[in-house]
Amino acid sequence: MNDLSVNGLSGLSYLPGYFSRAAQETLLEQIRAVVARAPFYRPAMPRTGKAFTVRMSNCGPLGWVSDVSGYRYQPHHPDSGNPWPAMPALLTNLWKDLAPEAPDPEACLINYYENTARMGLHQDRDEQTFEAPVISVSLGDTATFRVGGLSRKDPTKSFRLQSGDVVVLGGEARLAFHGIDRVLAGTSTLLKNGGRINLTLRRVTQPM
DNA sequence: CAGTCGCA
DNA sequence: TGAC
Repeated sequence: MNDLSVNGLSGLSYLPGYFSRAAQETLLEQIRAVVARAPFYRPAMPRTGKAFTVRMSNCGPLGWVSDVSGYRYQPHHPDSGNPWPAMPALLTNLWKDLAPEAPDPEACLINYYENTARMGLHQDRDEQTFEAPVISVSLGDTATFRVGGLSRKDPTKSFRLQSGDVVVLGGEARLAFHGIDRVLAGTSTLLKNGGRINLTLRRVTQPM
């Protein structure tokens, strides 16, 4: 595991190759089962209604959603109203491994990037607590990931994330600005139709 | 009225 | 839109 140095923030870790190819295949199968019950939808920006290029789903008790009225966590799919499927054990195990002190994860956002999809610089700040880290898993095509500081204007650095890599935004880096510049088409054989899936695990509510 | 997980 |  490496600590990435960006703007002097501690708590930003990069774990290349955390998941073996066999584990990636198992995880992908479990994610496919989730998405069969909670299909990808395309979120919209608050106020403007501008569509994201990324499509999203969730698993776990809460899911992150965005529409014209804002960002929020909610326990049901925005289209079907069904509760989000349970989080696969591989993901709760990952959380226990990398954040053993943190309360259980409540949300796993599933982002599907087709080749032209991007995600602008942003902070993950819709949670009620920032004590637990955000843990992110990359599957499929390699992407260029950009990380900055606690202010949007801070300088940024970019890194390539490959299938099976894990990134942890914790401690001082929990609220670091980050985003995906682009997906490098044809860099992985994991997803038959190409593209990239990113899984983001989060604690949302303050534990009792 | 600042600021935008967007866009120019 | 939400915070002021």
